[in-house]
Amino acid sequence: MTHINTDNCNKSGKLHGEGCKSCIKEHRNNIFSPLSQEEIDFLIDKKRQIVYNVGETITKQNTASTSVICINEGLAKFYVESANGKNVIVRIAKAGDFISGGGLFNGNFQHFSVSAITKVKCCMIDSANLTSIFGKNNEFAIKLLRNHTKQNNFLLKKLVDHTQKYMPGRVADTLLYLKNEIFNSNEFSVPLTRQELAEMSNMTKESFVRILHQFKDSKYINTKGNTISILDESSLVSISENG
Amino acid sequence: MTHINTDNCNKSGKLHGEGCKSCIKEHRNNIFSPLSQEEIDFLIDKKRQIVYNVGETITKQNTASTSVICINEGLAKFYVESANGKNVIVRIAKAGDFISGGGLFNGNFQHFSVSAITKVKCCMIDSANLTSIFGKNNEFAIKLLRNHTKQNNFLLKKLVDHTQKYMPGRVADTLLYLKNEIFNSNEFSVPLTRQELAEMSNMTKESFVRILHQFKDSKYINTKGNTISILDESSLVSISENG
DNA sequence: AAGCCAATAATTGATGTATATCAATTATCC
DNA sequence: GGATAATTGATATACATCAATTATTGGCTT
Repeated sequence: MTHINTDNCNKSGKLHGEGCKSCIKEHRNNIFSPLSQEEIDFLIDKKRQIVYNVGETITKQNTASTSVICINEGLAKFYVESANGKNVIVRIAKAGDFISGGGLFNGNFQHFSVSAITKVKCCMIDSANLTSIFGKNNEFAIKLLRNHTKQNNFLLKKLVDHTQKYMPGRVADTLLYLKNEIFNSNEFSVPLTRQELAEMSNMTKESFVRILHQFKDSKYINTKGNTISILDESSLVSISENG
Repeated sequence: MTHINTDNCNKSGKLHGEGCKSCIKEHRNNIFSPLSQEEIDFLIDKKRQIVYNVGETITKQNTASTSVICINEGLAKFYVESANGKNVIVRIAKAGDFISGGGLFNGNFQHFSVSAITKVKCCMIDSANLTSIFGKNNEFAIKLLRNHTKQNNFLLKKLVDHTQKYMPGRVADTLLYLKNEIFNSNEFSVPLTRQELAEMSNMTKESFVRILHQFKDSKYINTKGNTISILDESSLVSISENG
């Protein structure tokens, strides 16, 4: 199922007619921006670009891993599988995103799973190679730390939001997150089931559907299948903030 | 209220008859262990040791900060203040702990507050000085990253625990955390109010008291004022795991 | 390519329950 | 001895669970 593009990416890869070098350089906010060409070549030499189809697992919780993932194209869900079988989707990873946490930094195993919700192209980079660059380029180490700190603050906020807000506030948060962080558009088609949207919002699918219906009745949003349109963002923001 | 020990710590400080150098070197798991003597001296030169009394705020959410905190002695609560006035205590910081997140890595402001629950002695180290060492010592950068990753995984687990477990499971978690991570003893006197213990467990103080009472009735624990004794750890572990 | 079927997803309603809130009393501390 | 914290009880409610129906999707056949 998993296609491994074994082309070494120094030359143009098969996919998209562009090599992996560009995948590393092109994304805005890119964590690799402080790297020199040599350093990029060093990482690129050791890496593979992999294609995952919808539903495939990219990283599995509780398995060992020494790689970090750089998403090149597509969307993936970053989630935690809990003992009782109820998943918590923490965030959606998109092109340019960098997923670390396991591998070298952590010592042993992944504390989360990642799976493709659209076709995903991503690079796996060995964390030992990443850290070997720190000595030559401390801007890069700072970028990585900043990335981790950002993720930390994100989790801190999510912890509070999920434990303190009522359901409408959490649904509003999920909708605004999708609009502002993932699709950058007032209308978007979500490649997620209601169950998954509920797992992002910390509630049952039935509750999610009910709140969504209320929002539709109130003309805050419109929905048609998996397409959601944000009609009144300021009301959603207010619901999100109120609680 | 806040006493600033302005002795530069190259020489023996007034407190405890030991200098701050030792504060950096003595703690196990120490993030500073990869540093050479010169590098330690460099950080120490620029740092102050500060004493906080019970209740004092060490770091305030939403204020700017470019320092990281290294706890030298005492206990502090690391918490988030939410919009509706309900705090979430994320963890207890103890001697040897390192609190970053704001400052340089983050760009602008603190996403959490830290305050002393016992008398606390701590060092404030400018994050720019920390990061300037990365180029010379990449083991140190890796240690810092590992620290952040650990915190990340901790938050991920807490997010799941607080959203999926019932109250008894969360109270068991809090008790086991205090026993195993903070006091390393079956009997301990907690410098926290029931309100604060409830804020660690994501529930109201009334609910916390009720569950504690149930645990006492079941002979899992004993309580006398602020002193808690763990009598049957395996039962608590089972309650924690069951949910 | 059109059409049908089975499986899965989405929706809506009725009911149960974990937990918060409100209120009152008792204990503890400076 | 007055303020604050802890405890206990009675009540309210947000949300989950259970159950049934309707819609949608993907695969197979012709």
